[in-house]
Amino acid sequence: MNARTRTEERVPLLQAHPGFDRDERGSCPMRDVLDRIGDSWSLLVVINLQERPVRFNALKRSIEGISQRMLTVTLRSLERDGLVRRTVKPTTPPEVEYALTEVGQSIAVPIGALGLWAAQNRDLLVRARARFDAENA
Amino acid sequence: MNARTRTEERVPLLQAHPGFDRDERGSCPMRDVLDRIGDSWSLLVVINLQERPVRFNALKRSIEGISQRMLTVTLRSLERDGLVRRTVKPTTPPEVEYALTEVGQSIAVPIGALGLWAAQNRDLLVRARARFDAENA
DNA sequence: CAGCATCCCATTAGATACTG
DNA sequence: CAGTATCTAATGGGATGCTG
Repeated sequence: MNARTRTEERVPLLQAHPGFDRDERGSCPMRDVLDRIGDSWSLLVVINLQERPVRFNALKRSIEGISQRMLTVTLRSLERDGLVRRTVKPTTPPEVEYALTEVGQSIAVPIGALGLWAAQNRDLLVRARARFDAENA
Repeated sequence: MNARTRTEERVPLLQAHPGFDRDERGSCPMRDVLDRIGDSWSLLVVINLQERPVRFNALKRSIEGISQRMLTVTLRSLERDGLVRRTVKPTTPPEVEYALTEVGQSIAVPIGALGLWAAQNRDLLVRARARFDAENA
């Protein structure tokens, strides 16, 4: 989301890995996709939508620490990329529901795998970090 | 990497998902790990180290667009978390090799899955984005 | 409820110059 | 080669106030 600026004039790429090579159009898919979902909140939003559609404020509550602004921005970005669908029921007060699209569901799989890894290995990282900081005192 | 500030005083969490819940220590593993490897460059660095150890400048060349500074910072952060090991051969000129640790290799798996998804679905995102922009003209 | 608009400061990261 | 140090432009993102 942030790297748009860079990306436009930098021709980013990543080489020598099957699937990560510079492609026909001359840019790296990984870099390209990372620019979209590689920010602080996108992954968490996707995970929170994985099981069922969620309304705006419910989503905001389940992702503690996210501001209204960032949730709006993130959702808009995901919608733009076709990962999330926004549905408005014209009631009063309005009821807006966000759901993963088909594509959104499919990216939720690898993201979920990463999340699982996070849950299982966090302690390792915490300890490694503590040791590193101790050694470099 | 950036969200350290937030994390310290925000008690971030994510609820109602197996593996992503607030844990015993009261914070969300996903958020926690994302703060470490969720930046623009970490994932790309990990992928580039997946197959073999790589030296500093070689790494810099394979990740087009990364600045020397950001490569240094990213590598230091990964090393701190125990995902990357730095080996210096005291020759002249110095020869510094970066390699994934055991833990680094293990995170490379889900990251690779995400990368593969990126490679396979980028076109979809590009088209979705174009359509969205067209509709909101 | 579900946003949008604005202000504004902290952080990020590129550019540049220097070193063992 | 493999960095470090410094400066600065740009960005991200919180806070706040307003709306249909």
